Order: sequence, then C-alpha cells, then structure tokens
Amino acid sequence: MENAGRWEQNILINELVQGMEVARRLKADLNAPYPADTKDLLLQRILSSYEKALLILRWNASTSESQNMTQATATATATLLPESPISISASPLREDRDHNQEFKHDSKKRKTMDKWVDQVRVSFESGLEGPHEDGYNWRKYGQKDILGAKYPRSYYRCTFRNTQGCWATKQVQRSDEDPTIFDITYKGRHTCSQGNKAVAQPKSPDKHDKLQCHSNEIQHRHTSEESLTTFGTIMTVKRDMVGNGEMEYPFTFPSTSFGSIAQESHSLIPSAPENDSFLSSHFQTHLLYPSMQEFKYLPSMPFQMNELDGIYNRPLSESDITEIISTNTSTTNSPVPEFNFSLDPVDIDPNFPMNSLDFSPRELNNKNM
DNA sequence: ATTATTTGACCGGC
DNA sequence: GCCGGTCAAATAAT
Repeated sequence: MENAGRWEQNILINELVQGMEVARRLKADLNAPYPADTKDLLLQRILSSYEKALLILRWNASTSESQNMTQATATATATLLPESPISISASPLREDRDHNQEFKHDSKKRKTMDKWVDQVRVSFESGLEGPHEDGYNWRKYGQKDILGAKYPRSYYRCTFRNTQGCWATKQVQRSDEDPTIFDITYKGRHTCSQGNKAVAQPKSPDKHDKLQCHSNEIQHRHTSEESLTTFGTIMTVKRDMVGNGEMEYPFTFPSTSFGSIAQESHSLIPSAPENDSFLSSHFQTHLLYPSMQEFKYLPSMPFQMNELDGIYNRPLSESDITEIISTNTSTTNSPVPEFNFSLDPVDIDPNFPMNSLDFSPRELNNKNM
C-alpha cells in the first residue's frame, strides 16, 4: 500500500522528468534536420508524459474519494469478483456446460460482472499487417457474419486458456467505413503467464500477474494507414460499472501504449487490497508490455529508456520509427529501472498455477487473421 | 504428432 | 425466431 503510493509518486515524478527531458532535448535540437514526423513523435511523447502524470493524479483523486466511502469504485469491483476462473473446468464439454451448475453459475456471474466495460479506442500507425500483435497469443475459435456489418467478426481466445485457465478473449471486427481499421474488443484480462510475462519481464520471468479474469472489455481501433502523424491519436478509456454505475473513468491520453495499460489494468484480485496496486498494474504493464512481436523472443530485453536516443542520434527510417513506436509505447513511457521491482508479492495471486512457463516458439508465433 | 484454423451446429438471450 | 457468441469436428499447417 504504502509502497504502491510511493511507487505511483515515483512514476509521476518520472513522467514529468521524462517529459521535461524530452522537451529539453527537442529544444536543443530544434533546428536539427529531423523529419517533421519525428518531431511530432517527440512532441507526442512529451504530451504523453503529461497525460500520464495527470492520469495518475486523477486516479489518486478518485481513489481517495472511494476510500472516503462515498462511492463504490475499484474496490467494489474487486468485491464483485470472488470467484476464481481457474476453478472452471478446463475443457468444458457441451454436456458439462449444460449440466455443470458451477460453470453455469460462474458464467452467469461473469455475465453480470461483465456489466462493467472498458473501452479503449485508439488509432495509430502500426506499420503491421492488420490489427494484430498486441503481445498476446490468441487462438481463433469462431467467425460470424454480423448483421449489418460488411465484414465478419472473428473471435479469439487466449491460447493458454486450457493450459493456464486464461479466459481472456477478443473480438476483431473490420470497420465498415474504413477497411484498414479494426475494432478489437477485449474481454477478460489475461491470467496466463504470458499476460504476466508482458508485465513481469525481463528479470523475473516467473512472477505472475494477478489472476482475476473478470469482466472487462476494451476496444482498440487499429489502422494500418501509413501516416506517422496518426500515432498517438487520442484514445479514450471509459470504464463503466453498470451494475452499480459507480465508476466511470473518462480520460484521454495520447499513447497507444495505454491500450495495453487498459487491457491489463483490471487487476482486481479479491484477496489483495487493490486500491494502490490497481494503478500500479497499469503501469507495470505499461512499462514492460512488449507490444511488438520482436519482444517475444527477447526474454532478457533490457527495458531502459534509451529508445529516444535512437531518435536523436541518427536519422530515422520508417522502420526506426515503427520500432520506436513499439518500444516507446511499451516500455519507454515510464522506463525507470526501479519500476521493475513493481511486481511485488502482493500482486501475485497465490492461486495461480505456476506450472506452465514453457512457451514454445511455435506457441508464440500465433497470429491473428 | 501436435497445434491452429475453418466452419456449421448449437445455445442462450432478447 | 433471430442474432451473437461459442463449441467442436474436420481440416490445414507446422
């Protein structure tokens, strides 16, 4: 608790320092022959720092409100989630589904808990094919033509659903208006070691993220248009708890990485006091989340804040920028080394099955669409 | 042999 | 009964 508070403060300070640092460097190099896009990127970076700092402050504000018991907030959410998804039958046959009351019960519970919804919408230049590589391994389990939609909707679940009981799913829907845009709706947070890996990296590969695979829904918007200026397009995160209508988190920030944050943000384990670690988890993910494929194969990737150096120290190519984006959005935003500690024991759900840390490259190579 | 995708069927909610 | 979400057998890929 106390640590988490300090930790957030550290993040806050570092974000501000970082923003200032980037601004300073930008100023120093104001006349350097960088492409306008690059400067855009840097500016975006600065704005991002401020946005995040504000986010932290706002979050703290809302937390203290909730601690005053005037409103239900994330704490209430946590109490809504007493069940462990792990207890669900790993491979429910249809008969099981129909006859297993427990499952049904959970399912229903999950439904009601799904009342609260996260929505993240982001437009950014991915430079990749399609909207994929969000750092997780997904297995397609269905496709459906949707009424009124031009393109079918694809359904994915976490590859490690059976092995690790990770119930995260996502739906991918190509936009009608703009076929280069994909709407991705995430449901359920990752409880697998990969989800955790995204967080836990590099030095403590066996630390695990929290488990609660409860209801959440995040929507990303991905585009593959070739325009760097779209990077950092404002995205909004909205968190609704419909059940009690308690919590709404409207805020905006300009970094794609927040998609990952939002995606990983709902670390509401019932067993742990969450108010502080809630935000912490955002930033853990934010800091260490490997959003691009290349990171998957770099288990010892040192997450440091050198990425921007690359921007300054050499002319940028398109691929450079892509790389910067990937690293920037996943690691740089709050890169300070001391954040690596952040996976303190309190964040680890004791129930997590620590048995499967073996990722084969094949597994990691899963692609979407 | 193992893992992933495709796709028609099934199911529950509305 | 329609529709969206999921299952699971068949098939493809590795």
